[in-house]
Amino acid sequence: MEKRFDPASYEDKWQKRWSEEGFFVAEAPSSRPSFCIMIPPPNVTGNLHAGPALQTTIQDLLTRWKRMSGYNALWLPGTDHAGIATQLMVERQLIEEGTDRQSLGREGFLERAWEWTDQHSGNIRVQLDQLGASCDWTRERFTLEEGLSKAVRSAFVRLYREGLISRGEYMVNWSPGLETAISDLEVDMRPVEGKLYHIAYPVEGSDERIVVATTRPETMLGDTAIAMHPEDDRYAHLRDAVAILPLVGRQVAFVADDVVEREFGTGLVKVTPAHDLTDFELGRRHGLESIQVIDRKGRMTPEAGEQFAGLDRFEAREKVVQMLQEQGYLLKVEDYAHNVGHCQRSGVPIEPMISTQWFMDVEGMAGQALQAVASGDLRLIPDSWNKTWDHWLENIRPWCISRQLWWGHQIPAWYTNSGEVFVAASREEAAELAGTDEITQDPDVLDTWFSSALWPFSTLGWPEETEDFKTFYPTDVLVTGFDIIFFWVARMVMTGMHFTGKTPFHAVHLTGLVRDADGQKMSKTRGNTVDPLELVEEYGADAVRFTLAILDSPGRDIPLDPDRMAGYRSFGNKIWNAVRFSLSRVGSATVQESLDVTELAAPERWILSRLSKTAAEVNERFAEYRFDEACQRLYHFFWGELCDWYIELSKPALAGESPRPQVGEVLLTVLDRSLRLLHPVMPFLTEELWQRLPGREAIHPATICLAPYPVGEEAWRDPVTEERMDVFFQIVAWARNLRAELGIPPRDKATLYISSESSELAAFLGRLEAMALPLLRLDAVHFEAAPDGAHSDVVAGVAVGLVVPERELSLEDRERLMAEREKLRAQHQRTLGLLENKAFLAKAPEKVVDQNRRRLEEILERLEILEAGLAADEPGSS
RNA sequence: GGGAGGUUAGCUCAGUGGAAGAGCACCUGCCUUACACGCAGGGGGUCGUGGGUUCAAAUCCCUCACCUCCCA
Repeated sequence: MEKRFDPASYEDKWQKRWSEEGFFVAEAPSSRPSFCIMIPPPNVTGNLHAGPALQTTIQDLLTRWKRMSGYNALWLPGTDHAGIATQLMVERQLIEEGTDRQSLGREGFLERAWEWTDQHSGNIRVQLDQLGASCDWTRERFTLEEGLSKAVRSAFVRLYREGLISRGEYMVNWSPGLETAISDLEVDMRPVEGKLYHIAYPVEGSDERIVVATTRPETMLGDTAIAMHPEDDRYAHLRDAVAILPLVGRQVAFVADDVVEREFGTGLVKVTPAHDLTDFELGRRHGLESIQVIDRKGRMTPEAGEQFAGLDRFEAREKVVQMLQEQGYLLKVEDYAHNVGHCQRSGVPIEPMISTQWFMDVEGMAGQALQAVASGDLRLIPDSWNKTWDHWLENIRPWCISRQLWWGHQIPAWYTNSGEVFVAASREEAAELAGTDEITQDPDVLDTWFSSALWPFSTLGWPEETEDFKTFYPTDVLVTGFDIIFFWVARMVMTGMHFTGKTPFHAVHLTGLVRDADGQKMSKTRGNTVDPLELVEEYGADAVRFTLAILDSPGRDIPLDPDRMAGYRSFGNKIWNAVRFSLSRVGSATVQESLDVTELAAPERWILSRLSKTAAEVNERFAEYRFDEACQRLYHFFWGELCDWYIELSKPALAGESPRPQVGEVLLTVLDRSLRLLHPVMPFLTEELWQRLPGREAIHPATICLAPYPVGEEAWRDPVTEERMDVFFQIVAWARNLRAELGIPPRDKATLYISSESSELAAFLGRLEAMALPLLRLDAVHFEAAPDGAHSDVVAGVAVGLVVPERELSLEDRERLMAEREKLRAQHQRTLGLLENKAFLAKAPEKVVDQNRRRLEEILERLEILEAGLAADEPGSS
């Protein structure tokens, strides 16, 4: 074996073999319990970024763990057609070619979009493979494929017939950048340093001029009223008056409505029903006319007046302001910071606009989703999201599901020449309903998230009652970023419960955001994005996975630090070398399925006990989605216990210097189980090494992927041995520390004295003599009181002494000892104070009191020895 | 304006009532034939502020400060 591990030399090989052998193909039906995760489908033409790499790791970890634990585990992969994102990419390509989608026409454009999709669709799989994802690719899905499109049409028709989807004219968030309506969620509120314009409107038939304040003066061209608060006495006299719109000359009435804030500006506001949501609703209440002065591209319409028509809305603003100024209507301009809705995708300010769109009434479904979390049927992890969940669902508004795009599921609604609408799963059905063939399909497509909302069941064949659906629905857990909790998670829960009566999963593990090493959000503009595949190339997939998993603490973002990753790459190397060492020393020993611990010596019993404890804890932690803690325990066990202690202790036995029974078998058996424990996090390395363990083929399947996940052997647990070994370790650490502090060169030998009042413990330590010698470079260990002149102390209740080559205590040594004395004296004071405190003695549990009594005894003993040592070595005393 | 989270060693973070932890970084010694992506040892923290509950608080409660994010 190579001295250093080289992930690149085996990762591809194993991914290929796993896939060829079909290890990840799930059964339906199955006699085994099912476990299912649906991948959050990445954009079909996209790349896997850091966030999805984290989620991929967690999903794979869970799937592999469950698969090894005997479940019929399915991790279903797939991609999303990503309506707007993909359409934009294709359009950009067209522009580069000097054409555009309009000139290509719908059919031609879709052809190009499919071409683009087909070209890129394999990309995601390549990336998932490189991360070691154990997806069942025989079940791969795409949101725009025929099967899922059928589910989309079916869901749409059903909701329409239930009255939950309808078409109507309403105020929507219009993106002039994309020239489509978008949903509330696709609008970002951004702070803008704007202006507040105070404009005078003359009152007809009087000299009075009233004043309104607005941040959008260009919309005054579409004003159809002035509003005041009904109880605002200042303007009561204007109730029946009429104002004259400057520049336009139109008469506008005054209306009273309690949405008007008396404190804002002058307490009078202009009303533009066609371009503001509040004004729109106000207009409906008061039967006001709507005048659309801004068009789909954000330009002024002819309705805005001759001199404005065709101007961009922001140019129009300047011109309106300038003209108001010239004509003496502009009274004041103030700086005004406020939040303005922007199109998330194109970045341009949203234009509220009245438009005919399809809406989904989600209020009832939201109630079900609220109930699901409240009742515990659905767990959000971490549960700090519960409040956010509730708040959003309680205030939910109808979902605008139509988009003026071409790439997506075309709305299954057809219109007759007279404008009558027929919603049906197919054109034929619609024609039948309409009683005519002269029908035209609605040109709009559905919001991408509409098909995503059906993902957990549409991928399993819904609306058909397929074997897959029966076997895997509802799924178990969803792993995704919190940023799409409403876009996606809530909507899946709503539609899932509506259509299937069940929550589509029982738990949602919401991961934090992956940030760069400095904690900065990754973004293209910052240029600090990290390509997970570059990391895989540099550190190996297992190290990337381990890093992501161990950093995934609930509710916390993940800073991706290359140093950290290098550290876990070293862990891989450590594992490699532990196996390399073992294979070279175990002779003909083989991996055992079980071991009888009663015949084993203390180090063997100890490591098996620790292994069992670790296995039990790791299973527990996984079950609670605490991958960070599980990984920490694995790391600590393998490196801190197996490598640092057990392998070191096994060396004399394996070198034949001091034979102990079954050391090779124990070592191999521990490695077998350790590798299996680590496999869900580090699949490649563990498979590569596990395949080399002699004897594993006799008791296990051909791949570690399907080998049983260790749960911890009760019979191997041995707390007494653990406790005693711990005393031994403490003594070794003490002696090592002393050697280092005294500067005893490694080549110089020393003699250790150990004397314990407990005869069992003394006997136990006595049996470890052979192992202590090389660990500490000792000549001998004597089980008796240390002679005068030895460096003595008390460690874990055991009197110990070390005799080292003649050497005078230096000034530094004395200082160190004196500092130690100060520390002990302080501890003495504190512990004594505690034990003299009557309240403590009366109220603290017996266990804690005892603990402190023992502590005090040991402190006193150590102080005595230390004082003696200092006195004996007093300069000039000898 | 409402809500969530954070404030613990130089950095990034674990740690929900009984003597402050990890990884990395740093310092000192070691190439001890598994591993220098290593071994051994070490330094370093009034656990944001102020109060309260308790025999005992990083941990529970309240105040304030600062940081991040979400919603309006």
